[in-house]
Amino acid sequence: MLKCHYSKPSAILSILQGCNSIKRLKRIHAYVIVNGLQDHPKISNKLLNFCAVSVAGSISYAQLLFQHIENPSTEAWNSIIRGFAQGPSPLQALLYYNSMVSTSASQPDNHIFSFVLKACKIIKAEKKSMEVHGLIIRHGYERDVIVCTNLVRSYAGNGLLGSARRVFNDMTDRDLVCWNCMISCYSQAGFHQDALKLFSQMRDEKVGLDGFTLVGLVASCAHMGALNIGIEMHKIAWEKGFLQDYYVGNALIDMYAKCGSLDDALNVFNEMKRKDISTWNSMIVGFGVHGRGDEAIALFKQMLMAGVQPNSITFLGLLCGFSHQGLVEEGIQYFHLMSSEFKLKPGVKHYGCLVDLYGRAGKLEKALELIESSSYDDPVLWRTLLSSCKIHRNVATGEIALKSLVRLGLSNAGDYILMATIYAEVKDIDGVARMREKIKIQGMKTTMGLTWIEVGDKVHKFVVNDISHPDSCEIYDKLKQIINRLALLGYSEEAAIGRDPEFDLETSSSYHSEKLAIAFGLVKTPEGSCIRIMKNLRICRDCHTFTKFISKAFNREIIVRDRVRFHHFNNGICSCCDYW
DNA sequence: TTGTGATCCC
Repeated sequence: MLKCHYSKPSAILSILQGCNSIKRLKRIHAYVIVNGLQDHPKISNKLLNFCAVSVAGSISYAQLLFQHIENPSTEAWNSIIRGFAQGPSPLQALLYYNSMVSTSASQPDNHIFSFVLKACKIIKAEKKSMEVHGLIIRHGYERDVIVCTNLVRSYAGNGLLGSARRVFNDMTDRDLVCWNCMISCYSQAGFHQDALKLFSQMRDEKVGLDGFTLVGLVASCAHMGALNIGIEMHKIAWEKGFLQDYYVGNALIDMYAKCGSLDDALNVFNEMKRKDISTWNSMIVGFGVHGRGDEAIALFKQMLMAGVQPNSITFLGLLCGFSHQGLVEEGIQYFHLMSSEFKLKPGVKHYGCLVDLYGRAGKLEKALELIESSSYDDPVLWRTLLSSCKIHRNVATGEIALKSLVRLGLSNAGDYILMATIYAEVKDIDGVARMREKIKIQGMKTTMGLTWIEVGDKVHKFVVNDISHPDSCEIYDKLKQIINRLALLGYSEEAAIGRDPEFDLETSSSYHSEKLAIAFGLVKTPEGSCIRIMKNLRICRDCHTFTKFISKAFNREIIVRDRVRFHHFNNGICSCCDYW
């Protein structure tokens, strides 16, 4: 039992200060009650705060304490709302906030608004964010930079980038954190151009920058395939001394890998004095998506030697590399190693890689078996199988995969297009017609194929048959000239039906976006230099053949990043060895 | 006691 002199409030408070476990706290609480001090404001707040907020606390005990507070002060509301906002049930934070606003005499303060907004972001409570915004204004906190930064994040996290930006614009004194926050919101939402634009505004306004700024921007460069801008960022990071920051280094490795420049990724990797698990993962995943599974293994072994434990992402990188390189045996081995040796449970993504591995290698029954034996009835697994059926022209298994997607109610236009292509490959015209019909009847939208190319510091976007580019005339002239030249070397365009995934239901003849981008690249970049393009879908077979011919006829290295992997075209050959 | 960052199957 605690000694009697603890009955003084100040003594109890100082004991509470040093409390580090819920068990001890409960003993103190009992003592507080025995001495009739449970309503002492400072003591009850301290007890509540520890339970709600501390890692050693207990949110359910905090709830219990809170129930016994007669007129909770702002501090008390603060603790309970904060506790739930950062815990496993943020919805509770909103419920407490509601009852505070509607029943309590205590007023919410800047801290409470921050916690509530955090909860709104996590549980995607878009309407609530707006409502809270109203109350923030009414309580006069619309000039509080931290509250507003939370508001920006909360709006952006709910997909309301426009609202987030308006809040940002209306802020009177913006600090570096809030600029960083706006940039990372854009980056995470996929608004990469906006992130870059904001950065140039940041420079104009001489705000300065730090590692956080760079991470958001470099991630955007990675997603856009904007190598030149990424190199700029690398330079800045070097000049300002941010290269030793894990996050910056890892983002750079990822950026170089995603921009097709694996050597540069490796340079950053090697120069990082301290590497964490993500540093290794970024590099292993980089090798993986480039189809260099053997190098991924080598790095994995080095990682183990360095005493770093792999995690599930490490294995995704490895398995991804194996499937692109066709290393079936290794894939199976590492898939098992994952759980047997490293106690990691394979997730649906790992199954996805393995289905892909079997599927590409033509072992379609194995792939099917694997899906059926796994506990995942996941659309992505069936879609992966369907893609493999396309490669190997397997109608029967393809139909099983498509049926599963329909059964799950998750089939999309892309799936029918894939199946239509399989029918087309085996000259089943009725099958093709049935698939077209399904898409039409159900009014499904096809995903528009897009290709991006970076020239200088600008990223240009193309769609199929694009005529919106200011240099369109020049591009089409060049394309016709290219096609004539390639024809002499034996290239002929494949039939329209084989040209998924930009397969167009309306027009029979079309110029795929990658052809336009490559033609543009040939016009705008110096002779002999490398052309890098990026697609949102898989490259189709015709364009793949076309690009091989170009690389030879025009003596250009062409690097294509498609939705899932890289193709390095050189002298008429592709690094994927036509295995994709 | 309140705000910002990287790697992830098709």
